[in-house]
Amino acid sequence: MTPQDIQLLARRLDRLMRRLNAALHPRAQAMDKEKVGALGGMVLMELADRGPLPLAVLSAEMGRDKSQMTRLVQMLEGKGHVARSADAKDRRVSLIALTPRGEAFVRDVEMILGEVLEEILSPLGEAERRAFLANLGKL
Amino acid sequence: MTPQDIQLLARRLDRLMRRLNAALHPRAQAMDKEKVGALGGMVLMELADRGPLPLAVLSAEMGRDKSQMTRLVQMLEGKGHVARSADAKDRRVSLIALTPRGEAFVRDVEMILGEVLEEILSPLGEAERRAFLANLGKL
DNA sequence: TATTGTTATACTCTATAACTATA
DNA sequence: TATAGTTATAGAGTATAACAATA
Repeated sequence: MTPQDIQLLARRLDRLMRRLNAALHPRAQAMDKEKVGALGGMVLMELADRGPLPLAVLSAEMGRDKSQMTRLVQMLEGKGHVARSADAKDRRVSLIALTPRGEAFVRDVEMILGEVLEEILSPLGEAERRAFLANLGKL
Repeated sequence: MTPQDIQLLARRLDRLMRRLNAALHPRAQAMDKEKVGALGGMVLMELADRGPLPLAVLSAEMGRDKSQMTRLVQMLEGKGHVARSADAKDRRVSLIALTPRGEAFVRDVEMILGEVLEEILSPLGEAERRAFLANLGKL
């Protein structure tokens, strides 16, 4: 890895993330209506994937502080995408689950994110995409 | 691309960027001393690579608003990494150039960023790294 | 009129620390 | 004592709009 490679890698990663953000913002009418943000969308997808989870698990999985997760969940709850229920075994934890409205919304999110990723990944062939995703998984 | 693939890709990209940030912050004593931030480091590398540039070019290349670039350059100027000179041909533009101090610092930045990327990329073999960088370049 | 760069302002994302209620 | 979650607050990073100087 030469200094040029290093700079290239940093720049390309930065650009990719900014392209993703830029593509999601204006395009995602359905997401913008709801204004859940990128992290909000990821939390909803995580819940769709794994079922009800405690807040501490969510914050660990997403790599964000639990205080941030508290506010995020409150926001999602306020918009009706998520509901909480007490955990019978440990009364400190409240389980966070998708509502039917949240389930419908998360399908929109996945569809829109899918279109945007499809567009961004379009320069790569099928094999290259798989290799890219696999390499990303190892990192 | 199934919904699972989409979610995976989003999550993995998010994690990679957060790992990069997390690895840079505490580790980079030399960078932390100067507190130029990630974007500041990238601007210095860009200047090291391409020589003096107008602010408008910098803001376009880095994909950030020019008002943000104004403040960033003022900060770098205050720390002595960068100096401005008037453009003889167009008196509206002021060219931004590395100072000798900035040149020395940018080598530190590249070294530290190199170590961090080396560590993060360590799960990939040489061929995989090249493929990853190449695929990133196509996006 | 259009463009370079500046200032002022506000909004989002994030981390830290102090707190509560349970365990 | 330790853990789950909350609140308050502060700091980055970013975008928008209004502006001055030059083209």
